[in-house]
Amino acid sequence: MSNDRPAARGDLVPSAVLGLLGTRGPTSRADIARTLDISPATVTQVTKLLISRGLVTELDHAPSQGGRPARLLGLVERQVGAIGAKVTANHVAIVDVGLDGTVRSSTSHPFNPDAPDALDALGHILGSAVDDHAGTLLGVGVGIPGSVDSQASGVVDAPTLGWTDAQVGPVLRRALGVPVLVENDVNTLAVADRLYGEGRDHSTYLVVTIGRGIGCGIVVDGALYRGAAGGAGEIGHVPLTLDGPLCGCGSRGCLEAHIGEDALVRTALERGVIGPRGTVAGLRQAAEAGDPAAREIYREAGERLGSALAGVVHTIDPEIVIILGEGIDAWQHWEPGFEASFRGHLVPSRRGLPFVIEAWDEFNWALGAASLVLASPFDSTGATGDQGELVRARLHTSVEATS
Amino acid sequence: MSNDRPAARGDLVPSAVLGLLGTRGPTSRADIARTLDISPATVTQVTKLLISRGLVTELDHAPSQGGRPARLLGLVERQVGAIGAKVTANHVAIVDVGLDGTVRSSTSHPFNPDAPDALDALGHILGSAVDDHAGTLLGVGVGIPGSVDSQASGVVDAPTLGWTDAQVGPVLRRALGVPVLVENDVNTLAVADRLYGEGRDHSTYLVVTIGRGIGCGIVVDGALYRGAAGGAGEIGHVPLTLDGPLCGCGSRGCLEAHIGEDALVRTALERGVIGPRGTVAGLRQAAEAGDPAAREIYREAGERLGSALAGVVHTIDPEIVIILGEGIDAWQHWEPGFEASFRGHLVPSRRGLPFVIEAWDEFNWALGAASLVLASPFDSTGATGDQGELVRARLHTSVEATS
DNA sequence: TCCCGTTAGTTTGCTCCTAAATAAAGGTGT
DNA sequence: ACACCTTTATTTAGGAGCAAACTAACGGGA
Repeated sequence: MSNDRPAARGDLVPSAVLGLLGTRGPTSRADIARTLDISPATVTQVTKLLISRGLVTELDHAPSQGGRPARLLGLVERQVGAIGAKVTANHVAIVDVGLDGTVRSSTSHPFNPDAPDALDALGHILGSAVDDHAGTLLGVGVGIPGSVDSQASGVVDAPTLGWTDAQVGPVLRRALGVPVLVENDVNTLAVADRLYGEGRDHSTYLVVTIGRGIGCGIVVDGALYRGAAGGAGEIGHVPLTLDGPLCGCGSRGCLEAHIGEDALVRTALERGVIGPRGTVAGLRQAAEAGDPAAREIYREAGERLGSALAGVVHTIDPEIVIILGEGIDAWQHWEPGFEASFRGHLVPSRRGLPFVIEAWDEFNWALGAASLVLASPFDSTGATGDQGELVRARLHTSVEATS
Repeated sequence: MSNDRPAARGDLVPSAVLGLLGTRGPTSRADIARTLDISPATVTQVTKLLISRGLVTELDHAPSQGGRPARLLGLVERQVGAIGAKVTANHVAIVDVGLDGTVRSSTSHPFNPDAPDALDALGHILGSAVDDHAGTLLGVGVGIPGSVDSQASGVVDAPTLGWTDAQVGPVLRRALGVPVLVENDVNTLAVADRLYGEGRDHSTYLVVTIGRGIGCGIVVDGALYRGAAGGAGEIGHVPLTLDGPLCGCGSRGCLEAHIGEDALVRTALERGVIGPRGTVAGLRQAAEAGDPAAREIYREAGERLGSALAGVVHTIDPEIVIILGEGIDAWQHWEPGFEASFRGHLVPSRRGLPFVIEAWDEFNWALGAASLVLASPFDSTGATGDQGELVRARLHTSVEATS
């Protein structure tokens, strides 16, 4: 039980203002007040402080909106950024991004999570990225395909990597000496969408990924929803059938066991669409070439996804559903099955629920992880814990030194 | 987008303290601070104010816990309470409860929601309950089997009552002249559980009802989760099968269409367990008497419920699941199918998730509705809106007059 | 032209709550 | 007995943000 009061925030408002200017570009005081939902008086005070500290400057006047024209405020240009990494079963993708989310560099590194010293190896890979970073580094975000106890602690259970109770956060913090935030990979995408995607215009939404697994990030009132133990949104293991195919989790009939990549490949093999060494790429090519059996596999998968997502929508009641992931490039084949099933299984009042398909490439995962760090100034829920505090502190002091 | 700041709170803390003392009984200052997550200093100040106003008194010392013994604080006894009502398709159940949740009276009234003046009739029924109330009435809570736009506004869509866009809140407020909070009936149970049930010890949980329909209330971090449009937790319409029985909502294969009361009765009829005019009570008697076909119907229903709840658990990640409702008296027949299916469809790390079955009688629904009002002093999320403010104001001033 | 409505930003005086230091009142080990 | 710990409660000083009232700067209509 905890009747959450506002709780001790350090100087969250200044950080949020800096973060906003960093991600949205020049903004007027009035706009800041509206966007962050704080009073104009507070904005005046905070910006006065930030200007006196040399972090922020007044820019041009914006054209009048019918009244006094706004004076835009902008961040004093500095080299401030974050590093994001996505860990997979065979490699680590890393991006270096600026405050506004622009990717400055992206690299990919082979990685073996089964090795006994896997975490140290990960520390080395990230260490060189940290060394390569020019300017002030706010922190490192790490996306993991598994469940994470909390972003700030960073202890991980990831069956697909073979990790149980892996001390990702502690080890990396010791190795890197900068704030490290660890989160489930799908959740990082949800956070990224809030900063740069559809989430800017919606406060309660689902981010659904299709690919090897099926995942779901849940954002409620602008904040990531993690559940009691950080395991919310595990929709890959929602049961679709009482006795279906065996899933990697040990249960039967999980969504993932029906429409995950492995399941699609298995079905395609059974139906002779691809050969014994065929892959999901082969299945997609067959569908692209017009093979009806291949298309039927995707249609069925879309149908199943639609029905499962309808269930999730009934549970969560979001404003919008965002679908992306490495499997998205075959979406045109999913869609015929999906839309009818999704809408058909929704109650009438929610049948018009919008969903959007977002473009995708490998490094979206890593960018998502980086946005964990970039979003931490907005963190009003305390999800980022002490590491978030550290990021805020670095955002502040980064420029005091050089002023 | 709204990066929710604490936002304008009236004097929320004094109200929360009063509410806490009302629902939990005598409590020490230190305990109040811990429970409400506010600083001891604030508690000292607030209690000083409340004592000077004659609302609160110091009571005995509690036995020492190894340090200075706590001095308990208690509410000055007054006649303060709330009225709760549950609206069904053929009657309205009403209870009158005290601050501590004790039921002072309970009545049941015939009601026809299809009548053109149904809302006025409801106003009259509740009006006499309000008139009968002795002492200060904090407000009226109304539980409705349908979706409610917001507690404070109280506009209702309730298919089972035949109501669309029904102005329940506005009409009742005009008729009664006291604060009126309207909420989905299952959600009221979730709120009640937070005050008086399992929810005192858990901050994130599901309250699942079985009966005519299947419902789910979601409490996250101690606050009711309503979703973007107040429709969260509609698990009755989670699709179980792609092409199953037709549901009242127009879709096929909904959970409710499989295991709602009507579905159980239909299945029992099909299998010859009950006659053409048989009811769910008849089915239960048959199961009680040992009829294997009747027991199989319940077992299958339990199996389906278990698999659907496993899906919801994977989505929400609660600490505990609470099951109750008018169908609960047959639970012993659900259980064999339920537990195996529920646990069997959970991922290993969550397989030990606790669930509890709570006892049930008709007036639990109405008590739940009343606790909407009693819980509003705790409302830090603003879910109760202006009506919650009014309740708080009444809680304060109720005693100023008599002091 | 001059006044009004509108939007932007600032100043002032608060309220609420907190952290930190301190006091109060009991235990416990030697 | 004494020192020391723990838990409870209060005091003090002050931070953070707000509402309300103000100034500032523009457009437009009569």
